[in-house]
Amino acid sequence: MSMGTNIKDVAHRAGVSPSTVSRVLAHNPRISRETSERVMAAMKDLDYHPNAVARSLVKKSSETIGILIPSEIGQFLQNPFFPEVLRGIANIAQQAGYDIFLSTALQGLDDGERLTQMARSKRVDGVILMTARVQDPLLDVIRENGIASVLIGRPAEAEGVAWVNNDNRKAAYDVTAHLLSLGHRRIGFIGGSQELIVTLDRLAGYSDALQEHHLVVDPSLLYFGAFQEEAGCDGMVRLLALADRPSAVVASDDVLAFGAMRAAGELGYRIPEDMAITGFNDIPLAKLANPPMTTMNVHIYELGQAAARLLLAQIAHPDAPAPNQLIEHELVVRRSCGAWIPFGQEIGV
Amino acid sequence: MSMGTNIKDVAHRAGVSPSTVSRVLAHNPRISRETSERVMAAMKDLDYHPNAVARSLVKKSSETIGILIPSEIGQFLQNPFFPEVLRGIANIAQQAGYDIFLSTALQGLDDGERLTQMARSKRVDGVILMTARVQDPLLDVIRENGIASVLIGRPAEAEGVAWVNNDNRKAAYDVTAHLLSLGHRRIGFIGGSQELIVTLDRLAGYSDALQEHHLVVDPSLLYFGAFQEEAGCDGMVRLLALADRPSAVVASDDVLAFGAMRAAGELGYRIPEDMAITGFNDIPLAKLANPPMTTMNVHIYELGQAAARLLLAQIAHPDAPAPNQLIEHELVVRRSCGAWIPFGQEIGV
DNA sequence: TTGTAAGCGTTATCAC
DNA sequence: GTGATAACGCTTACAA
Repeated sequence: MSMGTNIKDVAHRAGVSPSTVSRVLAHNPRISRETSERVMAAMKDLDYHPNAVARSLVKKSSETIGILIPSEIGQFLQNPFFPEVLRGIANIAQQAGYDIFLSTALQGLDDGERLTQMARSKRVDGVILMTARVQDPLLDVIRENGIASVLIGRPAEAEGVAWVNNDNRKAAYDVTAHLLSLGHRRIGFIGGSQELIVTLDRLAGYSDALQEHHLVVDPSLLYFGAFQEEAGCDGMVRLLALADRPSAVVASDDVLAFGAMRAAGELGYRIPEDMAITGFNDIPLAKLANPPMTTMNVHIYELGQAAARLLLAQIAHPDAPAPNQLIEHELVVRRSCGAWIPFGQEIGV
Repeated sequence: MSMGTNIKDVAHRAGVSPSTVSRVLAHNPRISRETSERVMAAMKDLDYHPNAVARSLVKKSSETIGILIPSEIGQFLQNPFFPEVLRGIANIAQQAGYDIFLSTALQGLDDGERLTQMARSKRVDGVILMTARVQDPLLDVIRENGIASVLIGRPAEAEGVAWVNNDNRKAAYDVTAHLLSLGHRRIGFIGGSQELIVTLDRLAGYSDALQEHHLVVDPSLLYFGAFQEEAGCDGMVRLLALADRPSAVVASDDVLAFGAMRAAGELGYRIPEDMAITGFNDIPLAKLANPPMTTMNVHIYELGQAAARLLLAQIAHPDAPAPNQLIEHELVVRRSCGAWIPFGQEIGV
């Protein structure tokens, strides 16, 4: 049983000093081939595994990327957005030899406190943040503490913080413009919380497109809720109850769009004939919905990759100016918006 | 700027010794109310945050649960199974004040090495493993090193290792029996890798049901691949090419079932009229498929919760006998199997 | 090329 | 109640 073997034991068995073992571990070139082999043999004999905690303590770095999940973890993990960003992050992390740390503990603390804890506790070298709020206090926490970090989503004022994002305004403009081009004139909007910048940006894009067609934004056509199916349902029910109901709805998330589709279906409306619906994200489900959903592919995986890359860059050069990056978007036209597309010829599938 | 504040700085400012500060941090009852307040004030003044790494070094515990994701991380994260177990794990971890660590680094190393690294490096107090293979070398690693750990899935020989699982044999029996009860007599089976115990268990259940009906298992009706949509496709294509093709297929994973459905659809077969299909897991997508998919709900979230609970128990009592737990399953009958169900009255929705 | 020794920031064991 | 002091397991000047 070799549970408690440490660098001293190895040193002793190989007949060298601990520092030599450490150097072998670090592939220090000026260790003689022979000693190196003897040390490696000793490590194997004793089934030695270096203690990463002790190492981070002295190196002041843990080779670990932290991910700050919004406080309602359960809710957040239910959105298919998450595994996909995570996949992108994991891909880059893996290449760089970094692990991933999810802060789930510390319930009750606000996100700012959780962020500080994570970074200051030295368990992670940097943090990826998953939501950008209007007037986000996290931004100050980042700046004041000089925490290496990248936001997924545009911060309200970007000064000094790194971020990756889509051009959400343009993307929402594109979706809305597509619906307008199909002849729709009364178009509803179902979005997430108005606290979130992504919601405001997409609303702005929707509004841009309407204005370009000399249409006014009718507040009764707007609905905001959580990023959950129920909110999509509720929104659609509200919109359908209007005396002058819309003929199409832009949802700012596929999950919302699904809720909306379900509500419309259950109330007896056909999609897209009676109600056209579009989503955002192009989650795997979107393609398989009935009817298949028109949605904006925002390349979540790439978003995750980019976030991880920028974070690693920040960690490597803490004093470089905070970088940022826009990820392409791409409208995927399927049937839920009423544009008939021959099977197998969908755009962007 | 208070980036490098440590316990000594706080002690100095509060006019006490580091040990006192440490005691305040630990809510040690025999610190006087007055000193305690002075120390807390100093901590606030200096914006002090304890260094978790240093703490784990001495406490030999990190209050962190490790998750060992199979080597092909990207692939694995694409299966909707993952976020759902993770959600369950995170839920329990959060309640217990534990964080979560995903080992993504160390590519190139085999899983055994990754497991040892994670546990021995002391960055986690215990590990949840995500796949149980036949003759899994990880089991020996666990036993030899006394690593607190829980397998999700039944190990081939469970001696000394904790696990949570479904009764996969019974579950597969139930699905297959349902198809038999609908009159199907030639039933195919599409499974994941035969290296995985879950595959063998489900195959056994399928086989049980056939034998109960005095049917023989025809090897040409069996197909095994990866847990990816393509494998489901390939399997279905193979089965459809048979001179004596099946009228129904049991897939051992919803993702496989989706691939199978897609292939059948593209080749011009109607589901369920020409081909009945059932899946496993009841991922969110299943309900929304076209037609909605009959599948075995294995309560993934509860699986994750149970795994986390057992792991925490192991961490707390390392010498207690390794516990295990079976999670209920529940057949969700929808349309893909051909049992007609009035809309809104599906079983188990 | 290798060894010695001083940290890294905590907690734990003694004292007082 | 509180303070020295010695770990925890590793890295890294600085010596040799």
